[in-house]
Amino acid sequence: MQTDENRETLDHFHYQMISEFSKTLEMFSLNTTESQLFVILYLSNQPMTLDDMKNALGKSKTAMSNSIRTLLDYNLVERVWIKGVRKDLYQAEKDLYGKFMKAYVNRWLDAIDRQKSNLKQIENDMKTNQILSSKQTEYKLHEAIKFHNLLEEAFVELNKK
Amino acid sequence: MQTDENRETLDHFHYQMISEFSKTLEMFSLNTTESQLFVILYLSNQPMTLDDMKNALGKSKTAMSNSIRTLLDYNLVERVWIKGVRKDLYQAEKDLYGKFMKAYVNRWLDAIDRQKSNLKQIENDMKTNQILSSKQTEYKLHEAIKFHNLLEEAFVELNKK
DNA sequence: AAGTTTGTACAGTTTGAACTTTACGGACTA
DNA sequence: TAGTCCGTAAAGTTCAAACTGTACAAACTT
Repeated sequence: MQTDENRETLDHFHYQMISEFSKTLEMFSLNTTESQLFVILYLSNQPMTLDDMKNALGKSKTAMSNSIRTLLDYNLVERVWIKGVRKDLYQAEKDLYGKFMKAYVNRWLDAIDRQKSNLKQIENDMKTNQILSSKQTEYKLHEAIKFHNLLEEAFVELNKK
Repeated sequence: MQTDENRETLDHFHYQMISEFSKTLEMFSLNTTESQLFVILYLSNQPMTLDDMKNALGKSKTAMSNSIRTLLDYNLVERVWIKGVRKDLYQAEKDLYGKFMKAYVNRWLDAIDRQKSNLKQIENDMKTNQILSSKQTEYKLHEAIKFHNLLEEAFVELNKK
């Protein structure tokens, strides 16, 4: 049986966990709500509906709807179906670390790759254009591309484990 | 000698490089101005003053002053002294990749460690408090701490290279 | 078919980060 | 000593991200 005092203390611990844990998740380019939402789902024993989340975080249903779709995009949360329940149900993916790393690292790699391509394009344009006294710039550009390559290598490595 | 046309085309390439390269730097928790500023310094042959930067980016001197101090904090930029020059001069650190990784990874590790400590504190408090039916929460909390440990390991690894 | 319920699109509002302007103390100069 | 220049602190402004409330389409119920 659960006393009121227990309930309160437990809630208090939940608050603290949400508060601290979500700070870490925010470092993975998730915003505050998305992070808190994930922690809430992570701590919950059962899948939750948008209304559950709304009550848990004290924010609008629209905010929940938007954030949950971001989390779905990142593959950090999944929709589950339970017979007889009409509302959509969501739960946090297992394998916290793996999913996070994958989601995060892949987004990074995509972005780095995009910028690297653009820099290479600039490099080509410069060569075609052959401007005087651009040796210094060409060199720096080349260095910048190398920088992107190193970043890519490091992050690919991070994902392998 | 440099023709006007050359000058313009070169500027155009500079713009593009600043635009693209700074996007990558922004992923390292630098804001737009800090990133652009770093690229400007990186591309420059000589050290620059606050006024030079101001002109290069078309923003206020205060903005430059603030951003440059952030970059100094992160050890991505250094102040240099040249005899006879009264204004402060700054230049980008060499070893682009190494400095960046160090700056970035260390900030991350600091943050992760802080949150891990806080979670551990909560864990202790929970054990002391001994609430009924908190087994589930205790387990999740433990998992969250493990998650932080894995993150730390991964990022420490990233820094070793 | 009419009436609910649920999730999301959209428009308007709030809030905080980033920026600018102004002000000022300290360092140099004549 | 008075005057100038430089960097930064402080206060006010701007703008985009995040949030809310409203409206609506689709799915379901009776």
